[in-house]
Amino acid sequence: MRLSRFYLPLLKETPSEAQIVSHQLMLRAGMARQESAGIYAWLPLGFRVLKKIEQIVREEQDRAGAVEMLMPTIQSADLWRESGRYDAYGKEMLRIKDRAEREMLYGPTNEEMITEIFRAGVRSYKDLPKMLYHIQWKFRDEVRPRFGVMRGREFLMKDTYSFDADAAGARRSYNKMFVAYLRTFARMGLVSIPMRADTGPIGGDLSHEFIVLAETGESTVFCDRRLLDLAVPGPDTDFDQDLQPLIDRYTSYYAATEEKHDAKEFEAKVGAADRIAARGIEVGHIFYFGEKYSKPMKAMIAGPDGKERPAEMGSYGVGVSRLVGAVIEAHHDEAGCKWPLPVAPFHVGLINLKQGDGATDSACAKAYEALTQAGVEVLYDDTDKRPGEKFAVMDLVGLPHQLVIGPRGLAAGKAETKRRADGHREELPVEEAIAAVKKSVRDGLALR
RNA sequence: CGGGGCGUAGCGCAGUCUGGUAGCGCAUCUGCUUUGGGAGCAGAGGGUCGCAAGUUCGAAUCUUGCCGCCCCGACCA
Repeated sequence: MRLSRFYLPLLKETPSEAQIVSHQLMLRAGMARQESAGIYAWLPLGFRVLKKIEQIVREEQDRAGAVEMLMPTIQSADLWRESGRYDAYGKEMLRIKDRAEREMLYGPTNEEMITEIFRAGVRSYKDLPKMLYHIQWKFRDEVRPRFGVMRGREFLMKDTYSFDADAAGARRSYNKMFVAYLRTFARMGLVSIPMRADTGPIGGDLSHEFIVLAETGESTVFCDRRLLDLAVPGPDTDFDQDLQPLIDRYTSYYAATEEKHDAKEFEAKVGAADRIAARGIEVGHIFYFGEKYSKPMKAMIAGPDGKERPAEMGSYGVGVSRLVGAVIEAHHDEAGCKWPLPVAPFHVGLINLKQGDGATDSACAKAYEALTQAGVEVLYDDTDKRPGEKFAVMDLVGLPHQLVIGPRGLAAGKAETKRRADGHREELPVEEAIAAVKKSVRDGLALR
């Protein structure tokens, strides 16, 4: 993509409403624009990141055996009356009426709808288990939206719903999502920690929040430092195997959010040197809730004994749009974003230091062509801006690799590469520089 | 939803107390000079001062109402 054709409205100054770094950088780097309180338009650069994150979430859901579908944003109030939540939900639910005065709502979540869809098509334990998911915009009329896309009113969420014939099956589904989430966040360059979370009236130990540690996180969390070093399950993980030992390894270490924190247990289980008390961002939540919806909504399953009983359900959410903010919180410096390659809006920023100079233009055109042909996503700064500004802009945007071509280096047949993550720079013969960037991108994307 | 604050050019702000018809920096446009880390000079364009009533000869400024947005707290993927 040529920068001259792209739409990248940058801000040199930080808008006063942005309090945290991810919000500031998203506005400054032209990724998003607020349209109402907690409602954002995704500009081209931000949209590309959103799509990358969404795709990683999708791939890991598919790998775990979940099946994608798409449910509508607008739902009928009657559906929510079946579960009793229409009255229970409160003002967070955006309620609307259609032209026939029918009561509708903009969905804050989809348990009711998926239960209705499931019960229409499944009768027997032989059809189970099933895991269905969709990635869809939700709306929760938060009292106080803030922190940009980290806590908007409108947000993109992946939600999966599992259906099993019994509690043991439900646990197997739960475990699959647990592992899928570890992989999902790791692929985005995030260290996520599953923390035991409130299970509400259901009880049990089957609810975890996945937390990314960040100074600007909304929750206070406590955990064992050793959790940070646990190996994430690899792409060859067999989701049909018994995942319990893997889960047990993770849950054997102490990790809890403030609500579930037990100071005594923390100190008993974790040595002083390994105790972490920090702030965290909740990026995912997995939850087993049994018959909560299947019972009132009569999603009944016939067992081997011929008796019907409500399906055992769980739901598993990932805040896709929130993750864009979370990744920035985890990867940035004073100059701007530092995107991990798998979620970067482009892999490489190609900087033409002297647009209009024949040799420079043609060297850049060749580099652009070579990289693009190799499947590398390039943002080519072909504008006639000054070098200093181009460097600053590219650092702000934060693409993982920069390839800098200018008359001075070109006179010696060289181009410069720069790695945004650590600032490492290298002057190489042009062809070698292109090859090096190509290789870095390939290697970086191969790690899954 | 309680408490606080703010709406003036695309962004950041001054002007409001003490009414006299709108300004600064950045950005934008033009020209010249520059050109390896957000350039310099000269010139130009751009604002129903959030909206609506009211007071006044006269309102960005005073009064009332409404709307929008932000911050702290309680609440949330």
